[in-house]
Amino acid sequence: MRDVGNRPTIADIAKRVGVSPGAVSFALNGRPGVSEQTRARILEVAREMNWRPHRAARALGGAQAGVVGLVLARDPRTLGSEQFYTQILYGMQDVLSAHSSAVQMQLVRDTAAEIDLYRHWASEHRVDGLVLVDLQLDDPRIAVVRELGLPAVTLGLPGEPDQLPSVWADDAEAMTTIVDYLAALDHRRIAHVAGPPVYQHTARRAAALRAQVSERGLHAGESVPTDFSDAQGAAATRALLSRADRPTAIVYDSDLMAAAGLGVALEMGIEVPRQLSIVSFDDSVLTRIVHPALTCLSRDTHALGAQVATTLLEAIADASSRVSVRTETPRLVVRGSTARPAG
Amino acid sequence: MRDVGNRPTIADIAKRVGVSPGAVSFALNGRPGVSEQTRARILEVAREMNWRPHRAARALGGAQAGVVGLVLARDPRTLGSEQFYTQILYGMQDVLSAHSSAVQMQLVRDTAAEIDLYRHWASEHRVDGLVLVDLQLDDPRIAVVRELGLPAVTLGLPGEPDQLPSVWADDAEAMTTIVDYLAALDHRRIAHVAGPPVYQHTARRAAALRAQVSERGLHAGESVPTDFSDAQGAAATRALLSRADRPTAIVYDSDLMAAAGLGVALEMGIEVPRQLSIVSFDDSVLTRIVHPALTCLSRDTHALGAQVATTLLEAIADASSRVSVRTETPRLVVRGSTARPAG
DNA sequence: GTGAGTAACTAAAGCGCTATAGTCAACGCT
DNA sequence: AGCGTTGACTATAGCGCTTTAGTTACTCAC
Repeated sequence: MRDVGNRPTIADIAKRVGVSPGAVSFALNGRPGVSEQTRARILEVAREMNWRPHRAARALGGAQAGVVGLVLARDPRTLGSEQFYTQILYGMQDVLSAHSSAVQMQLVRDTAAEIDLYRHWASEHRVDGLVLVDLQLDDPRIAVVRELGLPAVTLGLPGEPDQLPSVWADDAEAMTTIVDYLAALDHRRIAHVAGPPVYQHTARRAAALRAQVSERGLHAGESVPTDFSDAQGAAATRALLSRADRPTAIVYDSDLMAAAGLGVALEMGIEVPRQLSIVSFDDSVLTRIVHPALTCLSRDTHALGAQVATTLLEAIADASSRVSVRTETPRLVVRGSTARPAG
Repeated sequence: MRDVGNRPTIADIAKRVGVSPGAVSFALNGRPGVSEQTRARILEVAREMNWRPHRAARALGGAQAGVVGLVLARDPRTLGSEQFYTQILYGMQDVLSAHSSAVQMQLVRDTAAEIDLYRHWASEHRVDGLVLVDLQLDDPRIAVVRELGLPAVTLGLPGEPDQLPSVWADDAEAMTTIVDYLAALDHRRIAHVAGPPVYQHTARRAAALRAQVSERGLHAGESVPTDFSDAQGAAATRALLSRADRPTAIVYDSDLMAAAGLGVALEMGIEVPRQLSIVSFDDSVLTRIVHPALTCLSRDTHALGAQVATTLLEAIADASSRVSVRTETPRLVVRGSTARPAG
């Protein structure tokens, strides 16, 4: 086997330095119990021998696995723009690697599979903590995570406050930002192509839109649910644009659907932005690549990931932590897809 | 600590059944040394107590970590559509989870960081094997992986044959398929917006294009290198289309660049497909979402990932394995972006 | 100059599991 | 009857590390 390449153990270092393995352990972990002189000598030898801790051995002693889990529940056929999570991952890694930890990302088919995976991970001690994304109304994962005693943070605000530590941006305020802008351009009929209604953020955005519409006396504020796929995004757009009093502006819950919607407008001969304004809730290359480029909400996703990691590390260190970190509300980046409506 | 939630160990089962821990281990691992009757009893109790192996404990005994690594070296700013790797990941997982293994995916900035990570993983016994992607000419990772004694498979053919087990598709043939089709449509000036020239697949495609062009007596066959970003894809397209004898067809190494190229054509008032045909080497939502939808090479990425996982598992089981699995050549999916050139 | 206190260690147990070397009874064979 | 076998176990060591409970040698106070 390849394991014959016997890597150095703590005992090897001990022998070489002439102390006991315990002393080496103390030295390497910055614990008291060895003189500064011996510590220095041990560290030197360890570096020289290129020693690295054996994670499994540490984990066995009850220590941490050095891995946090991030599960994405997606229908494999509707793999949308994973850009967002790629960035989140990147941001998390940057923080975690400084704590010699890593992210274990896994894709599963649905929430049931996600929950199975959590149980599995917990029973095998594979992860030290979890990041829960795509929060749902009455999310079943929260109870499971609590039952398993796994530290976790949610990306997005859970339904009830104080359920779990969370990192979130204000969806309602974000929607308000968009409506503010569209209303200022004199749009009166604004529609919303939303994600699946089970998601907290979708529900919050739809509610915010309704509130804004009634507050400002606008004409429409309907949210059309979809499964986030480009196909349903297109279909919803087609339906909205086929109406007699069709909206002059559509807000999309994802960049992918916004791009698909743009395609539909093109196909129906409706000019963007002259006859229809389009706003996307997500930013990515996609919004920049289509023509006209899409006005969208943009946020520093990398920083968001880093924040999530930081919060998770705290939750791991202090199981009773229940902090709720509010991040900056995404800001509106205006591009070519929005304008004052014609006529 | 949360670990107080004492999960059952093999010793607990032993006590309950009234045998020694060793016997339980035999029973659970399907090893001889226990009667069928006792084995059945042990398995029953294990299920009842919801026992799961503690991975760290197993790994400590020299067993496998149950994780394979996949590192993507990317400049965080030019994170393209990672759809391809998302699908690969999915395909791998489906195979690996049947062997109670998982993929550890990590994003790093460059190849140097990637190599560091491999050394780190190896020294910590974190992974059982690696998947090497985006193969380069004279790839430095191959020597490192060999030195570390880590089983690995390459996704894409390495420079020298028999360096490592690999799973690959024939890039030259794929390019030939495209040129065949374009030539049949009477395109004479075909250009190629390529990736960075260090990549094996880019080099192979460029070479195949040159070969085809000279063989068929076409007029151009230039490959313009880029960094895979939409910006450079757009710039390359702009340069090509600004020439007096501009190409009538452009082949792009990625869907992202193809979409960006389409945008440039639009911006320059060059009609697609009447005045310019566009072909992408990659398929994804992106190619379907733009207008016109892009003609592209398509392959079953999920199956590809599964194949990679299978090959890797073999390589882990048999370190001397050097199989080279050729997968089907991507097939051409014709959409609206290609046509007979005008005039 | 004796006892308490402390710094700097060592010894040893233990984390959960696997693996190897016994042990012991039942069996078959000459 | 005595021998070697076999099957079904048990006992034990060990994987690499952490951690607790010692054990020294020293220092300091009175």
